Amino acid sequence: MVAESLAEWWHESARDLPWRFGRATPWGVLVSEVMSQQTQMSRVVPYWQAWMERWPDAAALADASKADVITAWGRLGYPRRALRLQECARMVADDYHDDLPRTYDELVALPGIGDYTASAVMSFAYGERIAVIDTNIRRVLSRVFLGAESRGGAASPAERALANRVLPEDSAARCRGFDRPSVVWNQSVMELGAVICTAKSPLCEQCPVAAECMFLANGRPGLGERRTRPHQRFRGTDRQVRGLVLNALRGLPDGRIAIDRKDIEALWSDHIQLDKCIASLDDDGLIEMLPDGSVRLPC
DNA sequence: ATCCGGTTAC
DNA sequence: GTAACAGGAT
Repeated sequence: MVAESLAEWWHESARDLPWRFGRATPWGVLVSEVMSQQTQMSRVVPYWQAWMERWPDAAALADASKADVITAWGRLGYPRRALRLQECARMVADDYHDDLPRTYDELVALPGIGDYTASAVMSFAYGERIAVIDTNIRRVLSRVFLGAESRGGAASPAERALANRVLPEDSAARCRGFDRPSVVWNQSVMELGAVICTAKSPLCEQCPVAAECMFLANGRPGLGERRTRPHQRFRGTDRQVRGLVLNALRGLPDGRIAIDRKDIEALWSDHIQLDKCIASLDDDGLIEMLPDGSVRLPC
């Protein structure tokens, strides 16, 4: 019943994202999922389109320079994702003849691909029946079927069991991959969590499964009371400083490659923290430290 | 349990 | 100002 309501809602009002409805290759779907890790879809769309035009497949991305990859990642955030995506592309190109593997175990073994992304590719790119578990799906399933908010931290065994229990069967083999019930279920539950069943202020009056939702029936207990993740500040942290350094390097005009020590020091007054961040960026392979104290993007 | 960006929405 | 965001690696 919930599945039918959601499927109808999905076909009426799913956002027309460019990698949906069979318009992207499996590699393109994987790129969209990696870009979407902790980043809103609306911000991902233009980056994904430019990225796929420039590097249409894993082999193309594998041949790019690190500096180009980091620069093209732009302000999507968490730039280590960009390097891991290129490492992933190299493994796909070298070890799988540029053909993305089709099993969960092979996908989850790739750099930057965890449980969520591997499951999402299996479902959305290959049409396989598999429970996809992300923050949206955890919140929606917990609300609709348990009548309570999901807890922070990693997905619990109980949440995984619930996701597997309510995942529809794909009995109609005639359906095309992305029209299979399990795939529509995964996509529509996630979409509902993104646009209707949001964390802070869910739009229950617009919800297609409001009549069957235990959370709404219970009077939405503890709404917005418990975060899905531990709170992380940003201002003044290493993440902000790392971002300042990388942004300065990304913004260099053509022809200029490095930033000298004096200009680096102008980015952040606490030079102890600054040096710590430069060292960590170097460790991550996001920058290179030169003997004269200047820094540059890696080749 | 922590670290890792940057933007958006409230 | 702050929580939240299609997570992953350590």
